[in-house]
Amino acid sequence: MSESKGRFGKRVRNSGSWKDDSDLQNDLESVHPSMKRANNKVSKTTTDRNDERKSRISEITADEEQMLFGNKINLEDYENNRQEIFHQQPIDTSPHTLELPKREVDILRLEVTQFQERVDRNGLKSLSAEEKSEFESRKELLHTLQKNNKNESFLLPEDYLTEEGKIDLAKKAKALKMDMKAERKQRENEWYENQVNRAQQVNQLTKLKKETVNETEKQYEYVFDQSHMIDYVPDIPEDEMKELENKIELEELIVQEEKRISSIEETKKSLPVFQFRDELLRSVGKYQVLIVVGETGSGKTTQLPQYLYEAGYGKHGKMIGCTQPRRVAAVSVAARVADEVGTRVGDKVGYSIRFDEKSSENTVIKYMTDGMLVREFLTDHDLAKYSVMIIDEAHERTLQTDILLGLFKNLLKKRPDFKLIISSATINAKKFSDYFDSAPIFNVPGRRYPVEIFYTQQPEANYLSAAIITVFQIHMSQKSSGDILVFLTGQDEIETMAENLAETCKKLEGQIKEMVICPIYANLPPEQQKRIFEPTPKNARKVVISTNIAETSLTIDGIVYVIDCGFVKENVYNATTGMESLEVLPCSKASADQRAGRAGRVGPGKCFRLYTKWVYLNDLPRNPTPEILRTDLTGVVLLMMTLGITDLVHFDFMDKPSTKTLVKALELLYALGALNERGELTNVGIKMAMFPTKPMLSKSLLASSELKCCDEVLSIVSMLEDTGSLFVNSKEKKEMAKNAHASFHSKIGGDHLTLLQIWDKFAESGFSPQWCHDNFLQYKVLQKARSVKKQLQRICRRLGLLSDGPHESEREPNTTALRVMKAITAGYFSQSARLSPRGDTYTTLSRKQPVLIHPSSTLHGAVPPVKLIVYHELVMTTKEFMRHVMPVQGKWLAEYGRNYFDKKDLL
DNA sequence: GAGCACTGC
Repeated sequence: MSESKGRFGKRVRNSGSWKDDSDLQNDLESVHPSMKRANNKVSKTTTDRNDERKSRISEITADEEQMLFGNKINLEDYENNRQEIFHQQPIDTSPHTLELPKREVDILRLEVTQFQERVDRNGLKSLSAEEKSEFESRKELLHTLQKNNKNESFLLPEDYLTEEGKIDLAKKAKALKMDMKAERKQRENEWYENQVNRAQQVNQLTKLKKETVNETEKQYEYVFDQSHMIDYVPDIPEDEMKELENKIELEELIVQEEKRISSIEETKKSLPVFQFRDELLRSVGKYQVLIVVGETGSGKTTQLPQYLYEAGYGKHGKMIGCTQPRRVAAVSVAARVADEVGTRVGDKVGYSIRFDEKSSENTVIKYMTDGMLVREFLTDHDLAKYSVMIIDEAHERTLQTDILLGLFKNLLKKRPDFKLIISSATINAKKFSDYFDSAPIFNVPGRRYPVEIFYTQQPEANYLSAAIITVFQIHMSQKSSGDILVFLTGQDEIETMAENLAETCKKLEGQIKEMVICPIYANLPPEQQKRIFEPTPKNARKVVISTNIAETSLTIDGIVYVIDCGFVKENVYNATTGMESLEVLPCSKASADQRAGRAGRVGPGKCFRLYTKWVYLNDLPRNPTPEILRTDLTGVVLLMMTLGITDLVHFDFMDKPSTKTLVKALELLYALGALNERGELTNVGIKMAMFPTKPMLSKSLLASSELKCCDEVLSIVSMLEDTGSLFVNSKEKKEMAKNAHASFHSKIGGDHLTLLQIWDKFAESGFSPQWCHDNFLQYKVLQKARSVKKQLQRICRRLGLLSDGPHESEREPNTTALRVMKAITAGYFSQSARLSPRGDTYTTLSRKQPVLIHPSSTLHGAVPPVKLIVYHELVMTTKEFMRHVMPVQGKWLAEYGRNYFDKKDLL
């Protein structure tokens, strides 16, 4: 027999072995004939009390009245006692002398409770005047008692009722806890006293019997003699006390959790998508591809994967995937769903985004960015891990979504068991359906408040001033307190408008209500971005002036009015010239509707469009141009080649990119050595595809390994990924910022070595945000570069490009700069330009195009001017500019660009 | 001597 942890086991030793409770029962009966009854009593006083305790805990929710009032008083007793106690013996209720026996307090308490119940049921009016005053006085008396005697804990209705008379569960739980603690303490005290008394008796008896009774065998026998029966009170040792306490706390948590779950269940059921659950699952079972049209607020993003999981799509080690175009969306939706499912993120529900993955073997529902899924295709061509994939927000038509759609169209033939669900807004559902061979469209209504739309009567010549006037019109004419969201195209406009509004407000001070002006755009430092989420003060109106960051990426609460200028800034890529330009273009109808929708999130809203209805109907394009039609596709082509898709010109894209763009991509890949003469992928190409960077940058990284300057090039490449907003240009401290930036300049190596300098100093500072601030650099951007570098480093190491040995450049420090520049040239030879004979402009080598060095470059205005340069990008703003330039030697271009240039070009 | 829509790997 093993050692038992039961109380009796420790106490009663028999036949040299420890007993558990059930054995003990038999033993007891055999010890003494009188034990049978006593034994029962022992049993009752221990186990039953335990049970009682347990049931008390679990009854917290089930039988509240019983629990709260310990209502064991007989009503007749009550009446009799009442006569006796209250009428025959008037009591002194002054606070200092007041002391009542427990029973009387119980009666009082019951009385108050019954009054309260009557009031709860029928209202205060149901009591007669006499009863009312009695009720009041009893209540007061009880209060006084409670105040006087803190050891006695009473639960008054006030302890758990809200002002409206409903039960406040949080309050009640707290009150209950107090009550139980007090009771436990009391029981403990009683037990202690009892034990002391018994112990004294036992001692005396022991003395008496010791002489005659065999000590070892029968030491405890007398204990079971009826006359000396011990009234057992549950012994609560330290650890068990803790356990009990934990248990009570746990129970409280469970109560809260149950509340939470029931509220989750209610919310889930109230979502529009819920009533379509079964029908949706039937359709998914029946068709391989399903287009789900669900407006915002339908709940499809959170519910659909759960429905699929409940229907068994997560079985047999397969996962349910759901892609999102944005990182924050993937993370926040995963958190939400994990909460609903009742697991922590990373367990059953996980997510996967760049630099951050939370998933495990248990993960069955996985949210991810669409770009992440594209990369996943590289390691798992058949996506064997997934049984179903949901492409959410497909109508946004991001580059990655479009690639995925193409890849899935191929995959569906290979895997008939695989299910694909495309979730889109109404506007282009048909297009998705057509693309997937007339896949059925499933409509789920959304839940949004109506938004009233207003157009201008005539076209507005200047939408900026029109927007300002409209803001004041709303502010002064609309009585309700909703906030205003203004959509403009860029930082410049936003700042201008913010200043203008602030000035006008100042002039009108005292005549109008306060206005809180919040500009918002992606490049705004995060701490300033947070301002838009601060609640609007009373009697003020918030005016958020935003780019289209607020169209999809950010949701601001409290917006009731939207002002839409009708334009967007869009990056336009010209495949022929390789030139990018940021242009202000009319936004699409889809965008305009999306913007208007932002007014209807909290209640009915209004949208003021600064253009005519005619323009909306006739001039605005239906949808924005899909990204795939307006970007460089070199990286996409390389990726798809790696996936075995060789005939890209005939690949079934939803919107086919121009042949010109594809051919240009193929040519460059050939020149970079990623493809051979027959257009087949080379080893270099395979390695390049491993990097999540533009192929030109990947090529530079490969070259840097041979040139023993991998670390330096890694830094530069990581920073080139996102250079647009590295420098902070503060208006007030323009000179200081300029000087700070100038301290990093490198005339020899151009902008690339400047970036390297910045990186090295940033690293030296210990990646300090303060250092960034002091040097007018965006911490956010450098921080991201740091993550990128870490990721690229890992890949380099995996490919054996980066040795862990001593710093490569330490061996030959003098030539480091040159080797770095050479490595960059290995990727960028195709983007080179030569100084024109007159010495004031440059001409691109590939297309003989006139271009200029961007004024932000360190090489701008260099004396003497650099003869031969490569550039990172070509941008068309006021003129054709090369941004991020670096001097090169002709022989480098000849070496790396031998498949690109005619020999005579280089002479 | 100019200027930076927004995402994502």
